[in-house]
Amino acid sequence: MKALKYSRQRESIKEFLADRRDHPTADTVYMNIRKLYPNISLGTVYRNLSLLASLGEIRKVSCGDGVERFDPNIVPHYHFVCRECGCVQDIPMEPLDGLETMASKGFAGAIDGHTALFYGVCNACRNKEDQ
Amino acid sequence: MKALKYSRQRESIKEFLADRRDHPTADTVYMNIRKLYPNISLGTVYRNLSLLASLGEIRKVSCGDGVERFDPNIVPHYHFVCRECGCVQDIPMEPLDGLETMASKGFAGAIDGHTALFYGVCNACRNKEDQ
DNA sequence: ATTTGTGCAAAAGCTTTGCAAGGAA
DNA sequence: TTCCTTGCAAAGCTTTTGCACAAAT
Repeated sequence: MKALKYSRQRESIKEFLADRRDHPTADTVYMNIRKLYPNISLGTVYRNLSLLASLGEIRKVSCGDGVERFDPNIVPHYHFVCRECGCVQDIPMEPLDGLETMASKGFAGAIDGHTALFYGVCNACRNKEDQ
Repeated sequence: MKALKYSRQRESIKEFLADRRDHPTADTVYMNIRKLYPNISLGTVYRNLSLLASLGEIRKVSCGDGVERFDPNIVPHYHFVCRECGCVQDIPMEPLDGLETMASKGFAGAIDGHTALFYGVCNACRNKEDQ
């Protein structure tokens, strides 16, 4: 395997992501990093996000809207997706232990992980509707 | 709203999907329907799959591989995704009742649905490795 | 000096859409 | 006739990639 060299672009992507709880898309990352490094390219953002994800430093999250999101929290957890605004939030709940064993019953294959997505309308959207 | 008119293309898409347990992609549907209607276009396939999904006759399934899949089974259920070949299978397990209530605890928003994806290696792939 | 990372632009996938022609009601 | 659906092609979006140059070791 190849050695990893320092890059301030990668570093700033990591730092930017670390503070975010909203699971930004590659484009959001790009738009924000550009404030600091106006010449950074979208390709570089994608390359680094992929790299960081494969290193296990961040996590790629698919929420079914055709765009990948990135999460600095690598501890297993569930997500909520708002049907109206599409925002993604963490669910304050421990992942169910033993769910994989349960799912394995009568299933032809070896299960070793799971994710869950919850759907609904976020509070911000509900407040808007009330008015 | 607009009235729905019969189309043999849509009908054949529905029939094709009805027999499948493997959650085909739009392209797979297209390739297969073409055997019957060689002039059908990919756009028509996409339009009808979207329409059928919005009518609730089929279900769009996102499995995190950047491609949408389509499922004739509209009853809520969980899916398994093979890490090696990417195949998608149904999990023989009832969706957990009360999971949404559990997830709602301490969460800012109204939850009214959920999906779950299980990961692992399917039997077909495991058998290949053994040899 | 060597090897990795970047910026730019082009290309690649998947999906959607505009439009004129065809088909159902 | 009226309105829906189709085929075709173009466009849209997100993501990946080739390449020459820049930066790190």
